[in-house]
Amino acid sequence: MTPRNLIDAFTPAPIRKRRKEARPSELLNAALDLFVEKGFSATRAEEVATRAGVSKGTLFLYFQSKEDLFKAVVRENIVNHFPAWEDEFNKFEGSSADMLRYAMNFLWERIGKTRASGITKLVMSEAQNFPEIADFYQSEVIKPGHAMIRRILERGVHSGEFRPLDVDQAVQIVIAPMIFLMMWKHSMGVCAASANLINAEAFIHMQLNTLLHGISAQDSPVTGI
Amino acid sequence: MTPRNLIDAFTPAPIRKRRKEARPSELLNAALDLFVEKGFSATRAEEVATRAGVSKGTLFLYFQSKEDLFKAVVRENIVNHFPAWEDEFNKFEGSSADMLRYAMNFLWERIGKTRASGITKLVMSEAQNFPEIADFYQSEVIKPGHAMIRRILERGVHSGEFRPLDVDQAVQIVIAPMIFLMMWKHSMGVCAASANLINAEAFIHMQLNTLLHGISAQDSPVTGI
Amino acid sequence: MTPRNLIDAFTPAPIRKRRKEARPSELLNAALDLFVEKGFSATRAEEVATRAGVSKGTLFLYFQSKEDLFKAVVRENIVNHFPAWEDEFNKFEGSSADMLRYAMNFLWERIGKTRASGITKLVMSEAQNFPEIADFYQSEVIKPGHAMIRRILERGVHSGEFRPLDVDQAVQIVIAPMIFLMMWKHSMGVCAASANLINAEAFIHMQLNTLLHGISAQDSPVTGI
Amino acid sequence: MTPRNLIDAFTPAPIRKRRKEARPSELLNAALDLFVEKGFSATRAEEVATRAGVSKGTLFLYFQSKEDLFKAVVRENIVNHFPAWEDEFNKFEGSSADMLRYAMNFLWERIGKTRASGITKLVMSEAQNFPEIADFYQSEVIKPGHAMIRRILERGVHSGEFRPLDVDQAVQIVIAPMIFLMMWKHSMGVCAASANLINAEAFIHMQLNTLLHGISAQDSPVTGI
DNA sequence: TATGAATGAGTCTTCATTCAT
DNA sequence: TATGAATGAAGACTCATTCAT
Repeated sequence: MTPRNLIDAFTPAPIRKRRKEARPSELLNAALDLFVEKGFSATRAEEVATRAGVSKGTLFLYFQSKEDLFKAVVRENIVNHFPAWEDEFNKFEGSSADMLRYAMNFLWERIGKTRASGITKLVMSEAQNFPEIADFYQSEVIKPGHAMIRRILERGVHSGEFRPLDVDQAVQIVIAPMIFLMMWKHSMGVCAASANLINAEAFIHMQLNTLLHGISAQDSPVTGI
Repeated sequence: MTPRNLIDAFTPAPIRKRRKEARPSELLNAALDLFVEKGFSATRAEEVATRAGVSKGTLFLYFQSKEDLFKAVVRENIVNHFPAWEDEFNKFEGSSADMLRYAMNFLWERIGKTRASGITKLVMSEAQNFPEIADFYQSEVIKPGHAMIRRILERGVHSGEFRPLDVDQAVQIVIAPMIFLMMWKHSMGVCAASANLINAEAFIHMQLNTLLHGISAQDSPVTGI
Repeated sequence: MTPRNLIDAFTPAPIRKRRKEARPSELLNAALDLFVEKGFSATRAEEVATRAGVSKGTLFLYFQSKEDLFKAVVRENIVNHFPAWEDEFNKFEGSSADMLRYAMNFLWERIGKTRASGITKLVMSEAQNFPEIADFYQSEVIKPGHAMIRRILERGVHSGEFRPLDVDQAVQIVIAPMIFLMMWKHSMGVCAASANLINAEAFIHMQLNTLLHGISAQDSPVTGI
Repeated sequence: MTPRNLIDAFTPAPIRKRRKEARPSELLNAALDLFVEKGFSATRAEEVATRAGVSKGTLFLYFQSKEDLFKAVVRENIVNHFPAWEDEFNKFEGSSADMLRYAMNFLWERIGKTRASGITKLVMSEAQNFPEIADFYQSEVIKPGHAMIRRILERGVHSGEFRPLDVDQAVQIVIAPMIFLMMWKHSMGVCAASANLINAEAFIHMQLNTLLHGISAQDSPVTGI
């Protein structure tokens, strides 16, 4: 994968080979869509293959089983994005309040709004049937996510911008609505009756204001509630 | 099924008959457990029957299909509780802040902590495959729930206890964490790694404090954050 | 199975029940035929079911898997017959030479000539893929069979009818042709070109004569070779 | 395939070509091992290719199908050896009894003990599914084998060394144990429980002694039984 | 009403075979 | 000639659902 990519720019691999390398991600792509849309059980292996433009058999050339595919979907989508996100994140400069705003908007723009949010829905829906995946999600997503938010809050407390607070609890207050929104988007959010019930951006905005108002050291008159 | 519930309150069936009519509720009971635990697809009809102490055939005597059973499970559990809750609720007297506290604690005690919270997990997990159920949930649970919270908030704004605010948005802020906690409890919360990550009561407490601090008319120094 | 059988004579079970009890043996029966005829892999599960007059699904109601069916076929056919054979056997009175003749004819009549011989072919053909079955066959058939023949030979040596001999070796000489004939019957014996090549009875007869001539204490002029 | 063999003896191909033509024999080699070990169905084409050090595709370059490969394996292994054996055989000088001993030891040394014995196991196991192969084996192996033994016996009868006997029957008595041993070696013989049950050499020795004792014109005191 | 034996459509998975490179 | 990615027919096995008792 590594040497190939460098060479590719100049000497495109023979089509067959290129396909071979593209297959897994094409399949993971199709699988993500379908798993998120219908759940693990209700998604047929052949459907995934067809959507990826290959035959049933090809799927099993790249993944040992449907469960294997499921796990790969989760891992792939999580592992791929996280490091890049964190890098981008650490560059931020400004007040801790702004940083928190930035973080939450960022999470929503990069995860919530994109297909990646489907992973959260998927994992939470199937956690009981795939404890291994749930644990993986816990350690690879939840934990780093918490750490990220935690750092911001501690930064604010340190600088005197935020009043002293139970940081772990506060982290939950920040993360929970994000997870909620992702779940909602891929479940109730799809149904006609609930379609426009929640405006994610506004929801995040208000949640943030409420929180910042609550934790700011000076009772700054945060409006917008 | 709905008419039965209303009638039951007044005319208890003779013991023999009640036994027979108890059968569906034993099945619904077993089904709720299993659907929540493993999801719709992964739950086998026979398992439900066995847990309810009847044979596979009997299940299909009372429910036309597994989907039918699923729908009944959701309807039954939702329809059963809500009216009683609302009644109990309207009796409350006191400040609107206390009322909100009471409401949220009540929701967690009566739904979140109990098996009923499984319904929320179930509905959100399967919403895509059962839009009909999602719509039903929306109109029978989400909407009345929102209305309930909305009334409290409006009461507070009216009385001058709360500052003027976008009530619809604020309702979301109150409801979302409840839904989040219910989902979590039945998904990630089951996994070893995430088991003790979230303390529901503390989480609700802090969320409430933050919110009340944000919306209270006087900048009362709500502590505990 | 045991109490039922006794009762059956007087109160035939309802047809459904009776079928239920008949199923396994009907399936084992069909499976024996097909496994012997085509081997394990080449036999399709549905074929077995169809021949037994039931549907595919029913087969798996009684046997967990095709392998399980295979094992049951072997066990059933071996375990069923052996004790009866041995009982019948121990009644024999007469010279040891006659007893050996009797034994070999008996084995051929009761096993070789019947479908039971197919088991031997089956086990030897599939032994590598089912070591467990091979071991089972070894301990349940080969070993008791050897013991049976051994007793006859020892009886003859004891009585002075046979000259002293390496009994273990002699047992092989008696058993091997039986096994060979059973194998042959179900393999080469089926092919046109080999159909009449071997006359089992004559073969056994000659083998016996040769052996008895060789081991008899007096050089009795055994003819017929 | 057959003409090649004849030609090969005289005109060794140039080294390059030989390499290429060796490919099929490497495949046949690998296939023999695997077919003998696991049977026809349980052997995967890819496995054969891999063991032969080529790709799956290459296998089908040389053999139209898996069945084709199977047939070639049998033909090749049978056709290859027999003529050489017969040549070597006709050179023998000595008594007919010694010749028979020589023949049987020879068969065991050259076939029984070697991988070639696997062919017998293979053919007998799969005879029903490949009648064509069974017929082929019958005419190319069994028949010539019989003829070979027959000639020895007739020689002995002619010379007065053996008493007059039903030669066809006697041939069976000679051949059957050989076939039995080959089967056994590749089936039950592989299982732990049966591993050391049969000592082939001793078995052949005793069988021979018994037979020779039975057919010798003078009641020569053949010992060793 | 209750049972549980029977069904067969539906799904995952394998593997011989093809074919573009 | 050699490769190995791709195919899809075939087969084991599951499970919701039916129905005779």
